[in-house]
Amino acid sequence: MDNKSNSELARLEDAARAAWLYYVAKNTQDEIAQKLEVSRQSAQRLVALAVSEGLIKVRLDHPISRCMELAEQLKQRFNLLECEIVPSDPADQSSTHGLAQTSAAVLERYLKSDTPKTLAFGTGRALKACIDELPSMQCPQHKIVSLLGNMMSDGSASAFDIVVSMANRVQAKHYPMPLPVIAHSVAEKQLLHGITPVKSILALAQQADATFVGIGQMGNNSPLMVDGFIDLAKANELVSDNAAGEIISWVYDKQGQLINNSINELVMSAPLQLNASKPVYGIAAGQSKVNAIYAALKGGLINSLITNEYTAEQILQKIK
Amino acid sequence: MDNKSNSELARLEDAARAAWLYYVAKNTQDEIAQKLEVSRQSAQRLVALAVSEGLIKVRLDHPISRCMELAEQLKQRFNLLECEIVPSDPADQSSTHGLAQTSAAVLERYLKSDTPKTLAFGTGRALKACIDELPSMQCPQHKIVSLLGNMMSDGSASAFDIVVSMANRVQAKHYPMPLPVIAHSVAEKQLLHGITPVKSILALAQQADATFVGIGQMGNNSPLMVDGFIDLAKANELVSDNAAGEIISWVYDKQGQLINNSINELVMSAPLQLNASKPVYGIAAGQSKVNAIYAALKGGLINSLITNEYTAEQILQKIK
DNA sequence: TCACAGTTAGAGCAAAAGCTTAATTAAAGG
DNA sequence: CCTTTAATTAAGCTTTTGCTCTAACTGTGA
Repeated sequence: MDNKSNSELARLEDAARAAWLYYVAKNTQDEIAQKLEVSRQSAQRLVALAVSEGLIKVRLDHPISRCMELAEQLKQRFNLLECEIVPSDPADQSSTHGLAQTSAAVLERYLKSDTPKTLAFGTGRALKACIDELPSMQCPQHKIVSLLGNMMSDGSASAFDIVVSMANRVQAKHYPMPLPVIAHSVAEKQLLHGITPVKSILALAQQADATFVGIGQMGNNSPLMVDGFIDLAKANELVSDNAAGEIISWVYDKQGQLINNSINELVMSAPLQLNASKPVYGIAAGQSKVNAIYAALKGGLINSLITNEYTAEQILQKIK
Repeated sequence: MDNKSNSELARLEDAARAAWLYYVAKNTQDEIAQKLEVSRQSAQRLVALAVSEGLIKVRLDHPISRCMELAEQLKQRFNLLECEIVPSDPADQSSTHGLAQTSAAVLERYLKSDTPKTLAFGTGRALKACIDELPSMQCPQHKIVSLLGNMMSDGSASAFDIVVSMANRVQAKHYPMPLPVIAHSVAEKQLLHGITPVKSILALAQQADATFVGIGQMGNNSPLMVDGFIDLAKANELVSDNAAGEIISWVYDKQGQLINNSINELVMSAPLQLNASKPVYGIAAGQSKVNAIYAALKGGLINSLITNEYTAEQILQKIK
């Protein structure tokens, strides 16, 4: 296995000494050079050798470290632009504690910008919690646009009107979409999409500098159904269609491919299309969301993710 | 226990992030500053904070690391000038493998000096092995002086004549002590110590720039007896006197205090007195030497130590 | 013995890190 | 609401580090 010569081993020994003096005893390379009686450059080379040989290992004793590792892995694996992992509560790994705060912090970064930004939003509890964490701000330079309708099929407003409440909080120009989430017919959908203000909203959404969406799971606890956008029959239909999840009401399968079914046919939401350089954040966490998030990542429906440690681990386990 | 405020925890979180980016992801502080959206000096402070809070831990995956740790502990505990710990062979922890090479390396450091040095030597197998590892050198500027007699009680030369063989190897001026190790009477001792050349040797020994001595254990494998300087009766007498060890034939107890007995009364060796800035190296390793080394350290009979990992661990365990 | 290939050490330089001071900004408290 | 205090930032400097280029050295084979 290790076929190192004697001199190589002696060199590694010196490297270990140098690395020890450098990292543990906090000597400078000059001091190491003196103590080991070599030139400063040699000391530097020894330290570098120790590092490259994997002799020294740095460990971060803080919950955050695991998170950043997970974020890095997810970024790599799914070619993400951004990824934020919130530490999970070890007592309740599925809780979304902290997710809102972190998402809000990300969001705030955009809002603090002086250059005008267009930010597009989906709906959902996660996003609602996120904007509730936002501080009051004055940012009239930005535009906040909705990606989907905010009306129930009976004409009432959606319980999670992200865009309006957010715009109130940050004093930004906003563009809600006064449409039903799901049209009653293809004809109605085409008609409504043909209205000029709707067209401009959809155009604005497409060129958003950043997009924030929730990710909905399927099954009997699907937000789509829980929030009354579809009925139980439709929900069951989706399950039998092998739907894995939903983003701004676009339903997709295990591979993250949009499904050809009645819902996707009638959905009024802006099309899900990714611009390579503009982040589309999926915000979601919890055991029930794992499959939906995983599929969305696989299909490239989102290119940035905010989730928690536990969920990130579950997603990464699916790959192996 | 930890009464950190919320903002302090958030700060530590940032510190952890910064440290992660710095140490794990190998970002520069500038990059970290950008990513965390703070100034470079804040990023610097965060990294420093993480370090000072003990968030980041560096581990050295090499046998040497343990050695340097042990050396550091021994230095601290016994206020040593120097301490070298040689890795132990895990298969044979008591073997003195490597001890000679390391000691020789230390010795060589003095010999390589251009400024004339006076080096004083005891006797023993460890020292003999050490000088056998020395390369041939030309260093006529140095003086090599013996700390104790090299004659057996029958007048024959000691088996371990360190000074002469060493001087041969490095071409240095040398001062052997042509005296018995132990005098037959106090009168003989005083007589011999009164001879002018002996006086000058003893004076030279006292001002040595570095001293190297072996450490002998007591009991039935005591070098003092094995090498024929004392007989079994004397050896047993020493044990009943609670002798713990012997350095250049000065016998001391568990506390490293010289014992008032017939041997110390008759010993011809140079007095054991430490100069605060001149190192006196004890060179010894192995299970049988642990007590003797420990006592010598406690009593301050030596102020520098060369031993191996196993022995160092045993010594440190005695403290706890 | 000498020349040659391959490696290794040393000089110098540019980048990064660490530190200090002054000025600005945010936060806490009256 | 204002004042005081603490923290943050920017600027500039020194030290430390990383890297590259050249010289020297080692060992090999003719």
